[in-house]
Amino acid sequence: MPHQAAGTHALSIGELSQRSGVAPSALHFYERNGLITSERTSGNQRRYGRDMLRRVAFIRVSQRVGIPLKDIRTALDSLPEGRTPTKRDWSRLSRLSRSELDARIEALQHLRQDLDGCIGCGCLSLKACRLQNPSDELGAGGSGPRRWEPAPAAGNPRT
Amino acid sequence: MPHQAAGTHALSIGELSQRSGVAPSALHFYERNGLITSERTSGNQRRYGRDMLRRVAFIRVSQRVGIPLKDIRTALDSLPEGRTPTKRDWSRLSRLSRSELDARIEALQHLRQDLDGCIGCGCLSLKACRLQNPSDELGAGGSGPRRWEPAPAAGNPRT
DNA sequence: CCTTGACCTCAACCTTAGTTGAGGTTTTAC
DNA sequence: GTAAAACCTCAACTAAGGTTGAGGTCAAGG
Repeated sequence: MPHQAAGTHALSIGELSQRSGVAPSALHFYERNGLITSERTSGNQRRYGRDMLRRVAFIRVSQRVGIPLKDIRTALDSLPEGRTPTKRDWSRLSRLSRSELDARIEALQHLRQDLDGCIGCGCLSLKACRLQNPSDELGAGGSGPRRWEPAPAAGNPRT
Repeated sequence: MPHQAAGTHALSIGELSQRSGVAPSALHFYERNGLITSERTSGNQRRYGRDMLRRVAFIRVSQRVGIPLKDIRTALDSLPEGRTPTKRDWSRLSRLSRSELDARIEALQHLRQDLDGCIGCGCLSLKACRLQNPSDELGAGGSGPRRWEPAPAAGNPRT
């Protein structure tokens, strides 16, 4: 590692990996999927601008909230291309992310209320239990089954 | 469908599917994985006891909270085998599920606080931002990357 | 009886979010 | 100047949570 003024040079993938805590293979993956970008050295090695640290941080945080990568990508695509994003850019993005978070918390709280009801009535039965046919959405929620809640469009259910 | 006293006969897979809102293929899957069980008719068709409705309901609710199926299975394994579970059995299970839920809500609230801090300071940077090195756990949480937080054991990281 | 819809099994496929390994090149350090 | 560590690409694999389809059987109504 070239010892420099520390804080100015572009990052190799190993450095970005160490500082972000994300495995190099995952960074490759993010790059393949357009979540991060890099320049290349004359020898074809990746060099990341320091703003990528923030980008990866944002990805991490968003994932923690349960947002799928393609949605995170969409969000990141709203950052300016060409110039390094400013504080304002990031702040806007974070605010968006925060409302996702708010929505998820609210959804979970609803869910808990419903569960309380179920325990209260001792049921957890299908009829009369809102948990079974929830009106609220858990948003982009988690890794559950693909089509539990949406009950397709109209017409013939479950062909 | 044989019209009976409605509420007494065992359920075919189609009936269970309709009443629970879970696709037959998913019910097969749950059965293969020991989450639900069935008897068979002389002609090898599945017949589900009515308590399976409740079981499937429990699975659905738990998944909505983000618990992976194998953990749900473990929870269900604590139900009595042989006899139909009583209200008390279910109530206990629901209470367990509720504390999972509480934990997740709390974790998300922490996360939101941190994000507020980040917006406040305009950073979302790596150093000094707890979101990057969170001390709280999201539990069984979501579909994120496999090994972000745990930073394996000791010794050589990322071999 | 016989047709039609519901059901059976088994194998293959899908998506998300990566990891692992082979085979080869670049950088860095001594 | 050379050896080791880091990096490159590409393909194949993993895991969860299912879906889809082929090929065949069961059951209920007319």
